[in-house]
Amino acid sequence: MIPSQMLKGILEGCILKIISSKEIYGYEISQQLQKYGFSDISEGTIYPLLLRLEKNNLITAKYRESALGPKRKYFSVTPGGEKELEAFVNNWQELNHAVNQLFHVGE
Amino acid sequence: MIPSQMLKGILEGCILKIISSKEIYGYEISQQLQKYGFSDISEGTIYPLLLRLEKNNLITAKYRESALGPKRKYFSVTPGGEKELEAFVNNWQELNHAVNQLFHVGE
DNA sequence: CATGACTATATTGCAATGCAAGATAGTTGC
DNA sequence: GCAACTATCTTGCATTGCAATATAGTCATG
Repeated sequence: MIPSQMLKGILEGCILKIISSKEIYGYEISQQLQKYGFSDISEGTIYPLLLRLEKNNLITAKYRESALGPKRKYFSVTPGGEKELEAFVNNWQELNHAVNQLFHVGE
Repeated sequence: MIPSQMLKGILEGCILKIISSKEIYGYEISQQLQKYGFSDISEGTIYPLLLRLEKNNLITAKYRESALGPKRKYFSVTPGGEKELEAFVNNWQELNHAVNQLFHVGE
């Protein structure tokens, strides 16, 4: 299981990416993350993160009724969020390059 | 530049890797990190981290004289540190797989 | 209709860790 | 003496993932 410290700064970008692919709500995001191999991202992680993204104007939200449960809060990425997502991709690649450089020397 | 949040949980593994390659001291580690593409890892980051690794028995240290400056503190990885390093590699690969899976879908 | 399971969101407070800022100290050369 | 470089350490802060807990709607089972 991926340690929580290693997710810092990564989760945000991943969630932005998921939201950018389609309008989606928190509960479904957590299921998608699981699907991609992020095991057990709890609600205590995901909802505060979504609120923070919303507060920083990287995503916007609207409530919609659900057939089987309370209202869902659907998120979309704003233009600012798209820029943030681009920046994340660049930073992630930079990190990847540095770590792989370090670990693949002498093999 | 790689954001500091993204280094959390990564730097430790990278520094263990560098120490495992040879006996080395803090100041030189920071230079190596720079070489691998980790820009500007400051002393306020590296020395507390090394002290923590030492305290957790993942590395050991001995002081040696230097020709041009104060004593250097040389570090080596302990067996426990080797295990930690292995675990890091596994976790890093797991993270990599998850993120790449997410970002390469639909391309 | 009561209970449990599942869906769905939110809040509080904690723990871990990278980092800026500042202190200390040795060596070398101007 | 002073600046520049080498070398280590400490304090306190900011960020962020997470456990725990609360709330509430729907649905099936008995």
